[in-house]
Amino acid sequence: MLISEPTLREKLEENYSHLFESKFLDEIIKVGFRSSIKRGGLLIDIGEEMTHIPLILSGVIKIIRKENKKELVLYFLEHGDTCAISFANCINRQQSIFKGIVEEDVDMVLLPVDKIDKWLVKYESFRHFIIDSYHFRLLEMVESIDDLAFLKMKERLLKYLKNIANTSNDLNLEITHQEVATDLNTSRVVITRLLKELHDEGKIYSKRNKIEILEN
DNA sequence: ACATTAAGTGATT
DNA sequence: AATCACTTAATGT
Repeated sequence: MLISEPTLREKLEENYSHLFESKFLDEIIKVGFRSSIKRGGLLIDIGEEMTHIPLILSGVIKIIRKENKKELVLYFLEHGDTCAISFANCINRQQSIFKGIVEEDVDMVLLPVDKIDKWLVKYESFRHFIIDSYHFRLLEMVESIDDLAFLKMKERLLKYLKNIANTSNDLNLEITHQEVATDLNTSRVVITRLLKELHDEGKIYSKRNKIEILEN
């Protein structure tokens, strides 16, 4: 996709103009690569090195922690977000500690590492953006830990489902019990039973490959 | 019609 | 809440 495509500036302005001055947007457009990944695609895997920092224009990315075959979903990234962890990874040439899977077709601009250092000094807005991103991700991470420690699986499940519904702006989720189980690092049987309970309580409606959120 | 994949369930730990 | 073992239902070829 060409960087000069007219929609790029519009999309950038739509998501980042309240953060970045137009002079900075010009630079982003000049050196950034427009890129897109389809649902199911891999943005980054654990152990890989990142060479670019993504600014997400649309779509959703699922951030996962993985430890010997077991997985746990930590949070989702959407338009206006960036992968905060990638900054440190880029600057220090460190390997990613997360896996990023595309949950909904992603459209993004990739910023090359070598520009990042200069921009951090040159643009206060960018500096603040990075620090804010880090802060927000830290809060999300703490929330994940809290959920893990203090919530029962049924509560975690409902929260997880609502979270997806929110980020994707759709109360109808196309997802299997197995996928949910994998994301929450539990077994399919457990999810099936809890979904049935939530269904009977009128909080959701579920059938094969489909879960609808009925309450907010 | 048959095979495959998704979901439901009782019993046990 | 996890695991096993099995059944039933939905879907693809």
